[in-house]
Amino acid sequence: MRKKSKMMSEHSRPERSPLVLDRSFFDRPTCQVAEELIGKYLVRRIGSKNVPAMITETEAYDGPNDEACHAHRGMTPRNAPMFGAAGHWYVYFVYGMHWMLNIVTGPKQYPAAVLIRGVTLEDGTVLDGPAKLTKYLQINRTLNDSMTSKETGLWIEDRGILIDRMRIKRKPRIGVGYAGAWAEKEWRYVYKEVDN
DNA sequence: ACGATGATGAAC
DNA sequence: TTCATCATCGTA
Repeated sequence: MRKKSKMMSEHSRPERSPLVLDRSFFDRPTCQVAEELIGKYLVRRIGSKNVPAMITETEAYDGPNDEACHAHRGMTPRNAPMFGAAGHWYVYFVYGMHWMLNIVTGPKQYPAAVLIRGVTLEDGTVLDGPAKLTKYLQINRTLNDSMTSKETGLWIEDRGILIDRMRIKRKPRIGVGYAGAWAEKEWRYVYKEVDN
């Protein structure tokens, strides 16, 4: 048994085969999950194929006090999944045409989630925008409130990609101008590729 | 800069 | 029941 490196997070295991992340990964502070999701793989079962997509951009929505969080004004039918167990999908419809994919984080009853805003496919195709990736990966209401797992056809894997933390930029969240001071919080995590 | 497009939630 | 709003995107 190899000794675990001191610098390695409990949730990073580069020397092993792909690990399907479970509740323990998501049941942690929202911003930490949002940052550590960069470089992980969102995998979607489409027909008989698994489509992997490396996560490159996320946004954290953290609890009842966060005015940008859907749960800021309490539980409603739409945001109920956010109050549930970590590791469940929160999928909702906006602007009359777009599906947004979030993964619930933190303890039960504490409404928090991470919005997946961008991914890169195996062939290098960049899906930069939360609605672009849900359209491509065929994600909609049917996945709402289901657990991330191979069973549901949508899950997240750690494939051992080592991400240089210096390449993860923190920025203000998008489209939350109504949230007052909370709109300025840099809870958006963007992976900056190496430019040639 | 703006229109598409319809669910959602709060007010009445 | 009405109505403003909306964690966006493609076209201009």
